Amino acid sequence: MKSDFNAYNYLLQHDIKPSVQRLAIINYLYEHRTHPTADEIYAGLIDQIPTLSKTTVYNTLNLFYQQAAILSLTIDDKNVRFDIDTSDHAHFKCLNCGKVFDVPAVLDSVTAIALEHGFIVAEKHLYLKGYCSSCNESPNK
Amino acid sequence: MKSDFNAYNYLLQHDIKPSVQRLAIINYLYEHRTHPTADEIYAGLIDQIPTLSKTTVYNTLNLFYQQAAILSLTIDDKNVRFDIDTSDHAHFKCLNCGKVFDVPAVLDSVTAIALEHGFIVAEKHLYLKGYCSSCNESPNK
DNA sequence: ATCAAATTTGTAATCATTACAATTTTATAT
DNA sequence: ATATAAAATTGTAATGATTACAAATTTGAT
Repeated sequence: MKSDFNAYNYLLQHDIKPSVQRLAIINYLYEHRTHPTADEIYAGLIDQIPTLSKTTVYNTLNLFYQQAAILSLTIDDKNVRFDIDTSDHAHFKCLNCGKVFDVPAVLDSVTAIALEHGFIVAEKHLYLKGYCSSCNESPNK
Repeated sequence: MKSDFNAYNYLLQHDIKPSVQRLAIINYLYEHRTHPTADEIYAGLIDQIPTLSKTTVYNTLNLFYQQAAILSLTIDDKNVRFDIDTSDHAHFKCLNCGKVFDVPAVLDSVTAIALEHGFIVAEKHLYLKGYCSSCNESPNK
């Protein structure tokens, strides 16, 4: 079963010129919905593209973000994480295992409030932190 | 007109032993609702406490955060920002001037959704990004 | 095939934050 | 008060994510 995701067209739709590196990175994000860091993406692709530079990963992710092809998450105070899903949803980070999960959420009301205050909203980030069901059942500390 | 904020009691209420440095830092946060960074707090207090160390500022802010006396904001991907207001509210960061504003918000419904997914929620952060009314009226670029 | 522009790469720099050991201050027991 | 232990503060060095930058490579257009 092959992926129905057309990385090439996805990049073109966001005015990004495709390249081997860019296609690999966007595909990685499509296949790994774990909200990976730049370093994790680099580690996941270095075998496939042995010449890959970490700078390219950072440059490319910044480009994707500027073109609104991906989200940039600051739920972690150490690293920025990335998400190919740009639809309206929230994120939950487990303080025990560190995993970041998706949580369905509608944030229209908050945008409306911001508008009432004269703010023009370009991005909305809802970050929840606590303990996921696995860690809650068998706490590791 | 003097402040009605009792920094001493505020620290005691959060099981924090008061000290000159801790009182100065919590007072700074009470008086500066700009969501300052550790570095900004240090710069704001070094004249008043010439022996102050930046490490102490970081240690103290981490202590305050652990004791739930302040919020730790990751709306900025460069620095962590701090907020003495621990009540339920959102934050808006202007992508032009960089200022971080408070926005009233109620996030109970999202907490409920997270609970349905088996998550135990300890913290909620709603970050909006865009352009504030000042920057919107006279764009700087 | 040639030249210019865009992309990628590797290395070094930046900068926020933390680690750690030494010093100073505070609290407690005698 | 004084000695002593514990806690807090300090300064310096280390860490680690990200960016700056210049060189090398690739791509695209003539």
